[in-house]
Amino acid sequence: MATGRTHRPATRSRGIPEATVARLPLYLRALTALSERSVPTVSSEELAAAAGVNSAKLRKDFSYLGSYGTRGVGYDVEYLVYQISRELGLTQDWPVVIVGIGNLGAALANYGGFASRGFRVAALIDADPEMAGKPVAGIPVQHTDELEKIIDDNGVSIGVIATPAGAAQQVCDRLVAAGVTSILNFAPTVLTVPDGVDVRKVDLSIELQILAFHEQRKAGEEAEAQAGAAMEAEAEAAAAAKAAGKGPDGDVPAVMPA
Amino acid sequence: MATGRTHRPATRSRGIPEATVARLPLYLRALTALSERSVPTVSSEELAAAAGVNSAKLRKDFSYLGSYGTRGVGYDVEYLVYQISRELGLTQDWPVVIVGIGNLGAALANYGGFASRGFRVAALIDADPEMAGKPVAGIPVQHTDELEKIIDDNGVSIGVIATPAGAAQQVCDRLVAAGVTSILNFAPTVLTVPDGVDVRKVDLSIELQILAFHEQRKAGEEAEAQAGAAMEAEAEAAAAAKAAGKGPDGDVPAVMPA
DNA sequence: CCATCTTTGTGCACGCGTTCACAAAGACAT
DNA sequence: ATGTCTTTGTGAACGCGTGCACAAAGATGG
Repeated sequence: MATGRTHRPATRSRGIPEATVARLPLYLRALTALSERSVPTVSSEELAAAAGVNSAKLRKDFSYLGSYGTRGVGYDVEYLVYQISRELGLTQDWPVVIVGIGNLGAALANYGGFASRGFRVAALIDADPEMAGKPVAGIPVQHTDELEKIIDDNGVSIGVIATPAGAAQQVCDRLVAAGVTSILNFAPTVLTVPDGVDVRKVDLSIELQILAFHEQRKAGEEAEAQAGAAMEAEAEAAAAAKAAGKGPDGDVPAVMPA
Repeated sequence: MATGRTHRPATRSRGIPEATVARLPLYLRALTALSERSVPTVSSEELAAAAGVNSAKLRKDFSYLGSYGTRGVGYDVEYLVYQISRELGLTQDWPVVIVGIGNLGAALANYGGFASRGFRVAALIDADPEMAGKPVAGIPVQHTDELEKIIDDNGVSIGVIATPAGAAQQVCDRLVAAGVTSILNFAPTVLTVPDGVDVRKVDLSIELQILAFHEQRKAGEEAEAQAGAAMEAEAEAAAAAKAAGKGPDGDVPAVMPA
């Protein structure tokens, strides 16, 4: 039983590394843009620049899909768009349900990127009876009671959770029990799911905290450089503790707000 | 000039691996929950379960911060909350601006997780003059013209981009020019930023496509198993192409919708 | 004070992902 | 047909992250 695993580390799915799979959508987006501008072919160097990766990595990524390029010329844009779409499973339609139609859920329902690339919002689901029937993004919201029936009737295998943290695990359990095997989780909680179910999480708060870490480090380095490189690691730590209004070290700090 | 780099691969920030930094917010969340329940100490095993990771990894992660545990007992919850908060730079207040107050921007502004952990929404910015002055989440929206002044007056170093893709790079450039050095990008575009600026991206569409890949693979494996394990990789690919309504192989497919 | 038991902290090995560098392949001009 | 030039595809080396397994550390009970 995997607990909140973001990706499968064990078996490399059909030989395509997970890291490569994660980049394919990026390539696809860049290629689609080229296709719209009717660009016939593109070199690995150009496409890599457009996708924000390095060209060796891109070529290796494509090599896992097969040999779709022509040496001396590059890659056929249309053909590659199709190959990647097929590999990602976007040549078929994926019905998706969104559970939790608050601010975020509504934003997701309105997001254009959904419908445009193989995904179709099959239903919006919310626990609030007041919401039932109200249209959001042109789709009437349905009550949580209908969840199992909706999943079953529409053959939904992908669910999006945009509920408050407290409700997420329960919703997740019901989705899984009803047959959903892939979940995109926006709630700030670790979801526990049975084996065979994939969970990916999107967590605003975590991303911000990671940025804050780097931001602090940048500020620290700058201060260190200004102070004339005399500040040792110990001194820095002490200064930080002091700045936070604490004693020399080792005493219990004020509790962080929830 | 880094192009849309998500994290710095080169220098390991002050010895703490990037992978560890990305997990610290997870630990912090679990610890905060324990703190609220007034749990005094926790073992690596328990905390790891709560955070959805394995205990050896957690212990190794904490070892980068220092030796904060007590053998035979575990970790002091309050103390650890403080140490991680300090390491992540959450003991200080980070003013944040959100640019692009559409559905998503509004949802972000309303998101409680912002204010609660060291982040403060300093301003909401939108290009639409109609929006100016309207309060969203209790904060009046300001026009893009004010961007530079807002950044400067509030000492903002973290910016959130929730604009349409077309406007993202331009907004990014202005943010960076005004002094922002960390950007959280929700727009489906690769952002190009100068060295020293961190960019993290959150991309719904990409996450869904990754799930679709695994979903397709699961479906394929299932079909393979049912068919009696006689289906080879080649046969599988051919079947997929056929299901998509294509000829035997190698001919140019229909173009995907934008 | 000593023995036992729990739990941390970490050395080590392994595997994945990235990058380099180059040979093979094909287009294109002459 | 042949040579040149561009660009792909990949073998090999390296570094990071993960997980195992165990010794060291300290609490707890007698």
